[in-house]
Amino acid sequence: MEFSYSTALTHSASHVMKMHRQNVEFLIQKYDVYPGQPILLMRLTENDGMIQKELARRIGVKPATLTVMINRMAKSGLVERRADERDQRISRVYLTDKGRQATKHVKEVLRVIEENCFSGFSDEEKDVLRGLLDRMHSNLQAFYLQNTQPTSDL
Amino acid sequence: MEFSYSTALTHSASHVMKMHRQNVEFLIQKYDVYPGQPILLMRLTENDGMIQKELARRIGVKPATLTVMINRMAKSGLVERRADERDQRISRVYLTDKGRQATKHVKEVLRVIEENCFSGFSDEEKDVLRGLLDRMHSNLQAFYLQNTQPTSDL
DNA sequence: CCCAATTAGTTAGTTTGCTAATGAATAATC
DNA sequence: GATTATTCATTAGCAAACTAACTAATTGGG
Repeated sequence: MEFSYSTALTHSASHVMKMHRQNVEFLIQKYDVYPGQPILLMRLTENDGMIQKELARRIGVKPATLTVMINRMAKSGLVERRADERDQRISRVYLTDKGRQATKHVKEVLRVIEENCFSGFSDEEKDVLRGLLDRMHSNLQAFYLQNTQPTSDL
Repeated sequence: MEFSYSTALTHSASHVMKMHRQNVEFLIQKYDVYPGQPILLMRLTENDGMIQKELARRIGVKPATLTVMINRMAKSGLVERRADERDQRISRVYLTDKGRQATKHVKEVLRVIEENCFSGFSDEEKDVLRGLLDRMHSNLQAFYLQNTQPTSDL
């Protein structure tokens, strides 16, 4: 009963998500959108004008990473930065018209990929999958905290 | 019935895998192993002395990417390159003693994370998950081929 | 009120992924 | 057998993620 990474479920899952990423990448490139940007565009559509720190938190990325992403997207005209009136440390990020256009396309791409990914899946199967994923996430998060935050010993 | 990425299953799955990566990263750093290297180490353990092209294919990475990874791992002493005798274009990659040591630790880390990730899962649930993941992968691969390889129109 | 602490964002340097272009060695063809 | 084509690997340049160290602005305490 030796552990072999080749047969590990997380390995299969990585593989699936890599394939997913490749699909996204291939289908968005024609809209001048890069692989890391779709999620950011989606968040901005839901909530335009967020401050960078909050935006970074929501897309699950460090502020330093976001700075660089925003620089690139500002250069290519998808978003723009505007300083906050009352607090000059803060800069808020807004979609441009071009950004809103691109977002529509990207959203459609994501929808189509999702549809194809789960083609042949029943609603019950999707519910089961969601449940399993949630449990995996809880388990992994608990394990992470347990490792990083030393036990506040009894 | 609008599509929203926040509620998409693939979004949840990305999230789970990101958490998984964070766990791996945190637990291997003490062995001087970087995030991309575990899978490479595992493959080399199974099959030492592969040529770079084949190794790249197996870990799902482009040859150019592998070149850079091997450079770093050779520098840190985990692997070594040896030229093939009969074909001077080819270079084969071997684990060093240090590499074998590191691999043992990494394998244990991956095993423990896997164990924790699926703690509370029954064997049936794991089987179900594997089945769902396989179907997702087939679907995504088919969709990718369909998009990239233009239909050899009837 | 002024200096210290906190907070937001940026910059620099690293790893990992990619593509495209190049170099070197082998295989195939005329 | 010399030239062409193919194959393996590398290099260069870009995107995306990180950490650590920094700057600049605001807030708080003495």
